Amino acid sequence: MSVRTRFAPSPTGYLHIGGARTALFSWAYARRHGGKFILRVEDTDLERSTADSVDAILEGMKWLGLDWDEGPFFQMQRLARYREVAGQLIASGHAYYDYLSREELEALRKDQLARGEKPRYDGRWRPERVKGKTPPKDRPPVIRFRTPEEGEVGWHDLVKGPIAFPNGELDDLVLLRADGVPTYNFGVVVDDLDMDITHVIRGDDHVNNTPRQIHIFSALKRKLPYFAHVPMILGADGERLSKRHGAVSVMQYRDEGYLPEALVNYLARLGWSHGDEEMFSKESFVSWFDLEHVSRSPAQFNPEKLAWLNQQYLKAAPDARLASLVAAELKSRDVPVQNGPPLERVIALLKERASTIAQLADEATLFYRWTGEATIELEENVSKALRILKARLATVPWNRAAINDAIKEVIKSSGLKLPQLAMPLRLLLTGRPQTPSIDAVLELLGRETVLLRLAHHLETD
RNA sequence: GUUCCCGUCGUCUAAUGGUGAGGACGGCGGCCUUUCAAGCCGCCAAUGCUCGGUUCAAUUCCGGCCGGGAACGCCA
Repeated sequence: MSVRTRFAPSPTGYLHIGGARTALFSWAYARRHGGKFILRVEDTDLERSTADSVDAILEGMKWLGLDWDEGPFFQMQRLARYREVAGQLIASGHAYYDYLSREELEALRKDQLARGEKPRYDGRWRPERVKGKTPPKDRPPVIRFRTPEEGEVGWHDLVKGPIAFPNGELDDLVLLRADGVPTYNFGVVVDDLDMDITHVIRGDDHVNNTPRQIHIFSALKRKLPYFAHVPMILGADGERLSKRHGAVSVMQYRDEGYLPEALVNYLARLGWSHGDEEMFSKESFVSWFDLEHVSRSPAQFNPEKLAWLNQQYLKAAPDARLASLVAAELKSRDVPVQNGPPLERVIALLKERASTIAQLADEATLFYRWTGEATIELEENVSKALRILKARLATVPWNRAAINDAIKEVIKSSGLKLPQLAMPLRLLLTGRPQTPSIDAVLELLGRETVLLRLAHHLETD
């Protein structure tokens, strides 16, 4: 049987880092084995699900290049099917109608908690206990699963190894609400069955749901899929990832100037490894990916390492591609590029110096926007040397080597050391103490701009 | 509280019943240099436990302890 995996987000927000990695692993497993990757939207939480979230999640997946073969399927469009399966379970004695109201349930929990017990449904509407009891008239029942009370459930997790739970820990979970909307554990099972999912790869936080789901699979007399629970991603402080950790949304990384392949590489490497490999293509990742090398313990998200990886990818990316990304960024900042040097050449000069597109745009700005401010006082001899240089630059052939020669000559004739001239020159021309080689900057800036900016400072001395 | 999961440098991880416990990020230092980067080189740094057991040998296997996390909903 060929592999079929799925990603099943609930549309209650954007695609976050943790979900993205789960999706990535699930996707990679399918691709690795020539199987299918299915996208299913678990939108049964009517209160919190939104169409915007669906769009945001799909957008995030597309940006990361996690393409799916089937779907997106929506659970809310499959209601009839859940009802049908719930009916089967009632017929076979594995489920029953429960008429307990929410208020009564709430009270029950409170009592149990007060007595120091684990809060759970007490099974009062179980078929074996209801004889003589008549269902309340106008209260629509929910359908509950009749969980085995003895023994234990276990499975061999493809990441974590053997796991088992005592059945006594589990209570009778609601399968179908009164309005016919399935609960999570039921929807998942019906869908994984109907969609022929062979490998359920999901977050660690579902380990506790798995025994309940296994019971439903068994009651339906169906073969279990393989389960693989991947550990969670923690914030850099070791706490659960949340907004206060800065960027948790995948799209935020795009907006901050990360390349999708860098994020994918980083995520792949977080909680999974292939020997000493740190930087690898998506193709390599797919060809190497396996569940055995997925870590069993949670991993902390490390922004510095992501930044480093992004820088590596930036350095390797074609100038034209970076230019269009930087152009978009500059446009959003209202930095005009049309009258300056070609952006691609600027990028070529700068791309080793930035770890994000945003930083690249910061650096590039010096070629397109100039404030004219330079808060330095020039020594008389430096000022004089700059005037001489300015005169030379007016006539010298405009290329890096010739510019460099001109600078060297002026240094020689004025008796200055190179930094003594280069630093003020850099500051006057760009307003910044740090830039790439000054001759390269001059060349790109262009003769006209250089002379203009120099004149601005030297005339006002 | 109950159940379940987890525990190698600060972080991501490799490896192993016998090792100098390896790599990467980071940090520190050096080289290069026209500044800042980049690059190259070097250094720092770990098997949670003064616990028990198995073994000739345990960081590795078993147990205990400690620590962290998750779940316990008519949320997913």
